[in-house]
This record gives sequence, C-alpha cells and structure tokens, in this order.
Amino acid sequence: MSGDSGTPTNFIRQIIDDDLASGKHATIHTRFPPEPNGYLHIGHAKSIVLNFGIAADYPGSCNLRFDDTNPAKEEEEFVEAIKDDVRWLGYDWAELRFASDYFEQLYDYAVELIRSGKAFICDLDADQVREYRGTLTEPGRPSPNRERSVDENLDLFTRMRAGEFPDGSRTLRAKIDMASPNINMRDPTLYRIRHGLIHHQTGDEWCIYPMYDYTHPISDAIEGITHSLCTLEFEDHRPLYDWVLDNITIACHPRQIEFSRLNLEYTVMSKRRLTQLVQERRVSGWDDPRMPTIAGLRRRGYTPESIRSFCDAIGVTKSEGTVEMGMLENSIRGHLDGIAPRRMAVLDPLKVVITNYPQDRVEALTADNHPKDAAMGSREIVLTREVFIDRADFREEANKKYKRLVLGGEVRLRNAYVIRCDEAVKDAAGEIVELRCTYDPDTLGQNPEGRKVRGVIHWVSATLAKRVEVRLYDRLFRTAHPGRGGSDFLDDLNPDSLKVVGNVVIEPALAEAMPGQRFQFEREGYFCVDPVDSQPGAPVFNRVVSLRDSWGKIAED
RNA sequence: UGGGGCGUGGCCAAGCGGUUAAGGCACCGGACUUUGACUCCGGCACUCGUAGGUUCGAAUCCUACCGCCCCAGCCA
Repeated sequence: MSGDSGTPTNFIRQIIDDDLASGKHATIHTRFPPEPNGYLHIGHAKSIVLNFGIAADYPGSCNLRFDDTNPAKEEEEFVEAIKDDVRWLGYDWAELRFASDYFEQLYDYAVELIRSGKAFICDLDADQVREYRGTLTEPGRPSPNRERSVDENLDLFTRMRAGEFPDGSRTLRAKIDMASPNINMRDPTLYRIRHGLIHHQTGDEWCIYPMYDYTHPISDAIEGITHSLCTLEFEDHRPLYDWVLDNITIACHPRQIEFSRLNLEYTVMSKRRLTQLVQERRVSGWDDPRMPTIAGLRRRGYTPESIRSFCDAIGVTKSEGTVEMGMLENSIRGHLDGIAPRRMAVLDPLKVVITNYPQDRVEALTADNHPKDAAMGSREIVLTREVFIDRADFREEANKKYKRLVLGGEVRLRNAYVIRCDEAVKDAAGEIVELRCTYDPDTLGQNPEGRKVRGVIHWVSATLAKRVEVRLYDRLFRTAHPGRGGSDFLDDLNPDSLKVVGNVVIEPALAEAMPGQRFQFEREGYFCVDPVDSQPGAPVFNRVVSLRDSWGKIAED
C-alpha cells in the first residue's frame, strides 16, 4: 500500500498500515475539509496530497467537505475556487459534502446531549463566558445556568432555533469540566445565535450555527471517515472531538491524527495575511503569480505534478519547520526540464550586425525543441544580418571565466554560426548601442578547427522578431520569515517582486503561443503564457522560475 | 507558574535497542555539454537539544534540565 506510486511513507501511513493489518479497518476513508473563506494555498496542497493520496494508494476514498459553519466569513466564490483547485491538482473526490448538509442531524444530536444532561443553554454573554472560563493556570467557574433542568434546556434550545433570542444572548454549551487543564474542555460552546446572515448553502433557514469542535467529529462520523487528518493546532481539541462522539449515539468514531502545517520561506501562509494582501491590493488578486495560492502558482506556470512532487519531498511529520523555496523551485524545474519546449527570447536586446552576412539574406535554420527528447521535434528559426543578443552576453573585455562574447572574441549563436566581435559602437554617452561582428560560414553544425569558442549564447533575428511583455517574479517578501520579530509583515514585502519587461524580443513562433503554454527560454528560465492578460498574437509571459545559474554566483568579479 | 506537542548536518526527512546515522534540497569539487541548463561521478553528521542513568550495546529505553511551537473566539 504505502510506498506505491513513489509516494514516501510517513507516520500517518504507518498507522493506516497497522489498522489494515490488525483488521481494524478494511477500507480507508479520509476527507479534505476546507472552510470556504479564502483560496487554497500550497499548505493546503500538502493536506490535499496527503488525504487524496492515501485514498488513491489504499482501498478507500476521500471526500471533499466544506466546513461551512460560519456564514459570516464564507462565500460561494470560495467553494467554487476550491473545487477548481482540487481538481487542477489532479484529484477527484468520492463525495462532495458540506457540513451544512448535516445541520438537521447536528441539531438532533444536540437535543440528545441536552436530554442526557450533557449540554445546557447558557445565558452568559461572550465577556462573561471568558471571565468564567478561568485562565491557563486557574480553573474556571461553572456557569450559573449549568444545572438548568433538561426540560428548560430543551425549551430554550427550541426557541433559540425559532429565533426568539438575539445574537449573543445565549449559547448551547457542553457540560464537561470547568476545572480541566485543557481549556477546550471547560464547557465549550456548541451552538451560537447568528441572525440576518445568508448562508451560501442554507440561505436563511437557520439562525443558530454549530461550532467547529462540535460539527467536525460528527461530520466525520456521518461520512464514515476512518482517519481524520488535521494540523497540529487541533491536538488540544482531540479530547473534545472524542468526547462528542463518545456522548452521542453514533456508530462511527474516526481517529484524529495531527501533522505539522507547511511553512515556506519568503512568503506567508496564513489565510488572514493572504486575505489582507488581496484586500489591500498589495497583489493583483488571489491568483497573483507571486502568491503561494494554488491559483497563483497555477497562473505563474507551476504544474500539478510539480506541486505533488514537492509535497512528497517535504514529507509529513509532527515537527514544525520552514521549508526553503529551493525545494519548491527544484520541483518545478525538474518537471519543466522534461516537458517544456525550448525557445529563444532576448530579455535585454543589444543589436548585432553581422557585417559579412548578406544584406537581404534570410536563412532558415533548424532548432531542436528539446536537447534530449527527439520526439518533441524541431522548429525553424531564421537568421538575418541583424540579430539581437542579450546585453549581459557581451563585455568589451573579460577574463577567461566569462564564456560569452567579448571584443575580438568568438562565441556561438545557439543553433547557428560562430561570430566574432569586431567593434562595439557607442553613443555620445558611451553606451554601447550596437555590435559589429563577422560570422564564420563553416561553423554551422560543426566547430571551427584549431580555435575554441568561448561559449554559446542565444539570439533572435532583429528584422523578424516579435516584441512581447515578460513578467519577472521574485520572492514576495524580502525576509525569510515575514513579520517575525513582531513587526508588520507588510513591511517585509519585497518592492521588486515584480519586474515588467516590455520589448522582449522573441522568435516568431512564440508569438502564437497559447495561454497556459510553458516554454524554456534557453539560458533564461521557464516561462508560461499568462492566461489572464495575453491577447491572441500578443502573449504575455510569466517567468515561472529561472534556470539554475552557477554563473550568477561567481559573477561578482 | 496549567495543559498539549516538537527537538537527527544550512533546509526537509528516514531511523521504532545491534545499520559504516537512509534519501532529497542546498552547497563544494570534477566529467559531459551548440543552454554557465540537464545528466553523470565524488565530497558533505565519529554523531542525533544538554546532562546523567539502564544495557555487552542507546538517536532509539529511563530521569532531569534546556529550547521552540500551540491553547484562555459565541473562528476554523
């Protein structure tokens, strides 16, 4: 079971293996339970890959269940976006459920708790409840209403549902232990009153809504979930999860298991912060390519495969850490290297005139779409007397470590001939505006004899090039742990996280690229056609990730 | 000062009383190369938060410390 499909095992899969081996379960049922109050991010992907991955590798299934018990914060837009993201990641749920599907059953179970004397209607307001709850080191005191009769509780709960009481005036609380060292067990709230809200699934049918701690275990049990996987902060809630199921008449009792949530350097992962970035327009939206959201990564050009392999690579444990960006970047580079067709594009064009090349000649050359995968075929590129190369690929002089074009030196134009630079033409300000070179006609597909060329650079015909906009993304924050020292995380935003480069010259074939298509711009990086801002014939390219650059490290000379 | 967790190389992470302490990322060499990419080869923890103890034998068991995270919503 575990270990199939290349997925590494982890302590949760080991528990499942044991449960299968001991006969405790014959099939495994998990669920991914997002609250529809925001978009999914890479941290959710970890949970999705865990839950759906288990369903795929073991006999069993995984449900998608929206934890929609707080209509004040939830919206239909988010449920649709979440469904899209889960599907895009490559998963299909066995059943689509909403916690709100169970509101009637949840209500009935609450009545059962009241009848058995395990829940009561409390008249304390929120401030009073807090006072009565005690502190981390002092026990709480019982609510004055704790010993209300079953009949009175039943009557009051019925009237709560009927809408007779205003918001905040009463709650239904479990009767557990006000002296428990675990604050979650100090008579936790089960239901609160919320008038005037339109729930995206149930409309105005209800004015009382169940709390997470009460809803979650029952929802899991109703669905026959065997292993309820959640993050570490719910560890303290497990006794309550178990208490709820132990005190109502329900056959199923899932096992809650907690794992650590994902933290990634140079970004933020909390929904509160991501929401703030969107609402304050620090980014263009939930799908801004700089966002760690699934929608953002998708638009940026990440593939579902790369996100899944990233999740496999980071593992699942209970220890909290922060994963380096390099891990994520490695995953996407690895996938794109294999599937992205190569193209040439010059980000910072510098004109080169090949003086010994015929004025009107247009030479068709063939370039492989992939250096190691012949099945990806080849394409035609055209060479003309004037071409563009990147400004960074020329220096008037440099030591031997510099493997590009220098004055008097030779370099190969990728997929074409070797050229020698004879002159650098400058303007009045001393800025190089043009290079005058000569080419060696005997170097197409073969190396010159007796000379070694410094290196290979990419280029694009100046006369036939198309110009497009390219967006270069950098980390959204300039510090590995935004807002760490108690400072405002917004102060750590990287002002250079987006660089828009206009007038990037591309080989003609690229002008017809379709939204979502990914390419490797040779020697630059992987780029994806932006699905939002591209126009037919005028693609906008997002840089997914740069190529690994061993030169950049020693370039400071 | 209550309760619940976690501590293995820069990062993630195997390890579950007897292994030379997996693997990946990063990094450092080198090979290859018409992408300074990819690929390939080699290097990279006498040591597992610390200190004791048990044992023939401890990262794995015990004890005590230390550090970090979470919990006092009618949020999830």
